[in-house]
Amino acid sequence: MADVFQLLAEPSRRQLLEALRDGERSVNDLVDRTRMSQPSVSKQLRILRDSGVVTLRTAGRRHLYSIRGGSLRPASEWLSYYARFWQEGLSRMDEALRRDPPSRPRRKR
Amino acid sequence: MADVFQLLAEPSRRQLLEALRDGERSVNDLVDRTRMSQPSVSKQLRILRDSGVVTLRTAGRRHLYSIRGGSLRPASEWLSYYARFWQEGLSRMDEALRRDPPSRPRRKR
DNA sequence: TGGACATATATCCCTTTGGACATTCGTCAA
DNA sequence: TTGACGAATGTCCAAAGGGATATATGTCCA
Repeated sequence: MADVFQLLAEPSRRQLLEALRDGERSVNDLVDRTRMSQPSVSKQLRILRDSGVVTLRTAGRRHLYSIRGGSLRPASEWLSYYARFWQEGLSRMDEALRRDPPSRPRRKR
Repeated sequence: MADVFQLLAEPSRRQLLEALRDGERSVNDLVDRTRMSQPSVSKQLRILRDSGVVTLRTAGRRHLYSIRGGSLRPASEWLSYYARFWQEGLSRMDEALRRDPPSRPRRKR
């Protein structure tokens, strides 16, 4: 997972992953959904693919990308390690810390 | 959360957060636990602090840092959104499974 | 007060990397 | 075949950011 966070650090790549949440997308599709140029999309997809976050399926002249979420799992688990800090009382640190949005996740799997 | 992933992209900062998992640590403490120079530790702690991921408590000439995990929550939730991709088969050539998912409506664009 | 200790900041350097642009490669259809 | 289309690659460039080093700030203690 060493550099999964590195991948996610780039907003453009996160955008791409978000656009892929509903399933396979072609490159042009992704260009439309994001506001990136086609070469940029291809470039970032290349990086995501080399890292195993995304897979490519070729259909004629279309290149269909989809998510391989398993590669994100270690990062997710790394983060969830800090979940125990989410509700800590923080006695001394007063209510200024309560600026954190109390929103709750809609559903949990 | 825009740049929380940006923060986590840096291994040195992740190291620091890992070293802070068990609670408050002084800067020297962190220098020992990581293999970073003191200025580097201070520099990264500064960044983490400015981003609200970490808080500082001063005790004499010691500066004690601790985690504010709430700030990591949005990133964690963003990632957990992809949890549904974790159990996908992918045993053989994954393209076949992706082309015919068991219960997902077929999409045409 | 001096000086050791703890931490922060300032500056320089250097690598990385994302975007723009141009071009190339591959595929479809008439 | 040709030409339109979809996508990938190559090159250049500028900005961002981390590390090393040196120095400054602040605090304790004798």
